[in-house]
Amino acid sequence: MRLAELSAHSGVSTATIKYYLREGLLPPGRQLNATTAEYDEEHLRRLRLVRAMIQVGKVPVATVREVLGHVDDDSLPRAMRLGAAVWALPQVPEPDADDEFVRGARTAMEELLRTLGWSNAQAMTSTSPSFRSLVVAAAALRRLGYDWSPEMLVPYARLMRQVAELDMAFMESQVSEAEKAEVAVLGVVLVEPMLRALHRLAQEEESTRRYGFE
Amino acid sequence: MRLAELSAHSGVSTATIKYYLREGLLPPGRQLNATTAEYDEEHLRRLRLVRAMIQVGKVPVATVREVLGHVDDDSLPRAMRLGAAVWALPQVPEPDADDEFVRGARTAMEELLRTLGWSNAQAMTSTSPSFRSLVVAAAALRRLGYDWSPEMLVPYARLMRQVAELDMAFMESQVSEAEKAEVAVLGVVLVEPMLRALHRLAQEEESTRRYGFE
DNA sequence: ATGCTTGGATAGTGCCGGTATCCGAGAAGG
DNA sequence: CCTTCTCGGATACCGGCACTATCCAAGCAT
Repeated sequence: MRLAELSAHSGVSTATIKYYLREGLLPPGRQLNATTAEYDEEHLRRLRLVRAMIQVGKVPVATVREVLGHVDDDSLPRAMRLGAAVWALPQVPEPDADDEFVRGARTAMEELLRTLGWSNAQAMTSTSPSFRSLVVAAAALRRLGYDWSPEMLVPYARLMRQVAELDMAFMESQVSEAEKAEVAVLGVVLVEPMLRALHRLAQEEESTRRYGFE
Repeated sequence: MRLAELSAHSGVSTATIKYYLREGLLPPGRQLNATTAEYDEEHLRRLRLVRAMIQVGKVPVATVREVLGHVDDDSLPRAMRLGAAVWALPQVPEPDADDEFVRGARTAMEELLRTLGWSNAQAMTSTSPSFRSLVVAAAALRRLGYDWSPEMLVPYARLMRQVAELDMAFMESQVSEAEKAEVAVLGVVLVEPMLRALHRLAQEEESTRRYGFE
C-alpha cells in the first residue's frame, strides 16, 4: 500500500497522514526507494486508531503520541501498558495547591476514596491524573457555591465502578483477535464519548419524565 | 464593584473579563459615567459560571454564549430553559450520512432506545445532539473492528439512567437559593468532568484488582 | 524523453482563547 | 486648578493546535 492508497482506504488526506508521520503518531513505511514507501494493514489500523482518538476522543496529538508510546513499549508487560497509556490520557493542569477550594476538594476526595475502599486510596491518590481532574472539578463546584459532601458522591462512584466492570468485560471479550494493549486503550478512549452521550440522553429522558415535554 | 474588583473577586484578569463582555458572555455593567461601570454579585456569579463552563467543562466560548442565551430566555418556562440549554451543549458535527458505519450505528442506536423504552425513541431520536454524538462514537468503534450489538449497551444505558436520576436529585436539592435554570445547567456541565474522572479512577481500580498492581 | 506521480521538507492557514497596547475621560491629591 | 493616576473601551496582536498548501527532486509509465 502506498501513501495515496493508505489515504484512500482510511479517508484521511495524504497531507494529514504526512503530518501524523512527522508527529510520530504513525511509524514510517518500508522505504522501497527514494520516492516510494510501502504501508501495510498494521499502518491502516494504527491510522484509524489515531483518527478515532483525535476525532472521537478529542485527545490532543501530543497526548496520542505519548499514549502510543506506552502501548508500544515492549519493556512493559501487557497489563501495565494499558495502565500507563490510560494514565497518560487526561490533560488537566496541576491545580493551584494554595487555593482553599482545591485543598478542601482534595481532602474531601481522599475521604471519598477511603469510604469507597478503593485501593487507590493508599497507592495513587495524589499522583493519579484522574484524581487530579476529580479534585479540579470538585473545587469548581464548591467555588460556585454548590454544596456537596463526599458522601453524596458515593453513589456516583459506585455506579461508575459498575461501568468500569462493564468496560473490562467488554475489553476482554474483544482481545481474541489481537492480544494488544492497543485494543484496550481504544476501548477506554472510545467508550468515554459513548458514555457521555448516553448520560446526556438519560438526562433528557429523565428530565422529560419529571418535568414534562420540552 | 468595578471591573478591577470583579477581577480581584473572581481571579479572572481584567483583560479576560473585557473579552467575555465583548463576546456577550457577561452582561455589561451599570454605566456610572464614561469611565466607570459598576458590577454586582449577579455579574460575579455569572462570571464564575462562565469560567467553570470554559475551564472545567471545556465548553467553547460560542457554545457558552448560546447556552446562556437559553438560560436567560424569559419567554421559556423554567423546565424548558434547562432542556434548551443542555440541548445546545454538545458540539458534534453532523456525521456523513452515506457512511455505512454511521448508518449501521444509527439503526443500532435507535433499536437500543426502543429496547430501553426511553421516550426519546419517538420524540427526538434523530434530532438530539446527544444522540448524534452517540452514533458518531458507535460508528467509530465499529469502523475499528470492535464488535458490539445494541444489547451490549443496555447495561451501560441503564447505569447512566441511574446517574441521571442522581443528577436530578442533586439539582433539586440545590435549587433552594436561586430558582434559576443557571443552577441546573451548571450542574449538568460540572457533573460531567467529575463523572469522567470517577470513571477513570474506577477503571484504574478495577484494572488493578484484576491484573495486579501497576 | 516527457509528463505525471511520489514522498519528504517547509511554510502557511484558520480558529480559538486570551493578552497587550493605546486612548480619552474622569477621579484623587496638592 | 492643574497634574498625575487609574479607569474602561476599542483594536490589534499572540501562541497553540490541527491541519493544509507549496515546492522539490527522484522515479515510474508511455
